[in-house]
Amino acid sequence: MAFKPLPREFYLRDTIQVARELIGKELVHRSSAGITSGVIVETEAYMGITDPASHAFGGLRSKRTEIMYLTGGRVYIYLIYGMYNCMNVTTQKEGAPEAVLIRAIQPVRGMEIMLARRGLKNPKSLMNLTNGPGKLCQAMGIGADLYGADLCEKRLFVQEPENPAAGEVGASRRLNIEYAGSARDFEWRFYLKGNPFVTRTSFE
DNA sequence: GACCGGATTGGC
DNA sequence: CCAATCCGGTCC
Repeated sequence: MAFKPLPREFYLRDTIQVARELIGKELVHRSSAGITSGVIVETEAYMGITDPASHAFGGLRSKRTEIMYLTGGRVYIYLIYGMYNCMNVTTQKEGAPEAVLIRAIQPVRGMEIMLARRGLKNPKSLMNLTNGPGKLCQAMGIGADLYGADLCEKRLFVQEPENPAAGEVGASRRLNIEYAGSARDFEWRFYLKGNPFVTRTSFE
């Protein structure tokens, strides 16, 4: 099978546009344990310096956020609640620390590997495998070692899917950012309507 | 150097 | 509903 990462230019655009267009694309990780992949079904845009929900709000620069300040098309990974990794793709040109959080995928390749990594033996509901940012990182084997990885190389990347996903892309408020003032109401979350791997919400 | 809380998850 | 678990950010 051929691997063809999306070109750098895909990421060097408006972050909301990138977040919307990532829906339906295939996220691939080629690790020593084998290849795993899934179709992206839920994302959120984080708009950098002016976005109170962004880790780079106010222009904050730190060891954690520095990768977002580089030219887009890299991986930003952070640890949440001391337990789970979350994966973002960085966007925009150098100096604009914006990113898209991958919130859910639908498994495509390497189901056995993903089940093992998640510690699920006889999963009653397969959707529990990758229906959340922490869960999909665990299933895909995405950890701190991939912080800063270049999405234009062939280790961890996004490409066009072999089988296009059907369905309409919906938009809603982002999840769990109640602290973000008026930005909590901005509809910067995107998801594939009707897909069972999308986080269930009370509002859509 | 202390303290606070989180772009989550799973169990009670 | 709430604990887990630890790192980053803030303030002293």
